Amino acid sequence: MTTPAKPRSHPTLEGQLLRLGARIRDHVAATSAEFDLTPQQAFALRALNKPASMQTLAKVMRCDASNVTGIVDRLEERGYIERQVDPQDRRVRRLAVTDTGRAARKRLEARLTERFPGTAALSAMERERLEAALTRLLETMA
Amino acid sequence: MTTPAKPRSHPTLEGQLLRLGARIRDHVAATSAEFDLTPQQAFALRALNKPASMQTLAKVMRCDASNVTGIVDRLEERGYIERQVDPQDRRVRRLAVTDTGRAARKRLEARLTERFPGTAALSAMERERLEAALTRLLETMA
DNA sequence: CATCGATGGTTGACTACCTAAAGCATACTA
DNA sequence: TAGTATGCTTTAGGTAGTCAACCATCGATG
Repeated sequence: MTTPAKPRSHPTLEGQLLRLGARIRDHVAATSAEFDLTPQQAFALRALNKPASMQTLAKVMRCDASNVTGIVDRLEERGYIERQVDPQDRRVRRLAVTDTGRAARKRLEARLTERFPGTAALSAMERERLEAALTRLLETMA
Repeated sequence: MTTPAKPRSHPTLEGQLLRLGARIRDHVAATSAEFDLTPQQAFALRALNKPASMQTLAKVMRCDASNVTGIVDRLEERGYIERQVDPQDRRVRRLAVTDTGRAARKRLEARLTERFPGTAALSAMERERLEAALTRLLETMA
């Protein structure tokens, strides 16, 4: 075949961000797989840092509530989280991470940050600058 | 319900990058949807900037070749790309973007960059700094 | 040139996820 | 008490992910 066709790394800022996004996606997928989790399951487990309802979790995950049902089902089957009925409003399921879930969550979090590709190779100065720039960007993205 | 539980935006650099990744994912998904494309289809269309074989495309998309078959099928059904047999090696399918595909690809690319969330609000200086920092990061991630 | 191993691509089976629509239970309000 | 809204689940239909098996073609070797 001819030459490989990369997703066209434009020299533009946005092009870089899109490439970065793909890399991050890969990192998250690979790390989740280490824990036998899908990226969505990992995301949900991370998001349940504090207990939340299905609705809330759906909002955080930016997907439909009906979708969350299945993801939560699988996490529950593995014993990572529990569905509890909210006494205040019995329609609501309060999602709480179990002890095993908490342990997995912690290791997952560590893996995600410690093994993040590239960042370890940065100098203190470079990290600082990147962090500042990202803080600003995330601000404007809000 | 109690307070929403965000994916815990650690103040760490890696935490920021993970949050950014989620935002980028959303942007890509939303933009692809505007074109009635799934994110993967959009990714493939963008990647076919230059013609490529199934194998090559699979590598770029970091997924199995069997997976690419379906994605290419759907893009072909829409008339965005074409499968051509490579005369040098008749096992190989050369994937080429059609004229309509090229047009869609161009508009997609424009949408992805022009409407990238947040970047428009940055000052020239901020853009420059972010770009420099990202260039460095992408380098180390290689 | 006949065969054989390697390579490119597709297919099939299975799972996860995503949406939209319908359904069920519970809450709130008139 | 009736009526409406809300939280969650279910169903149906489609896309995408893996893995294993398969077919066609290539390239090398006897």
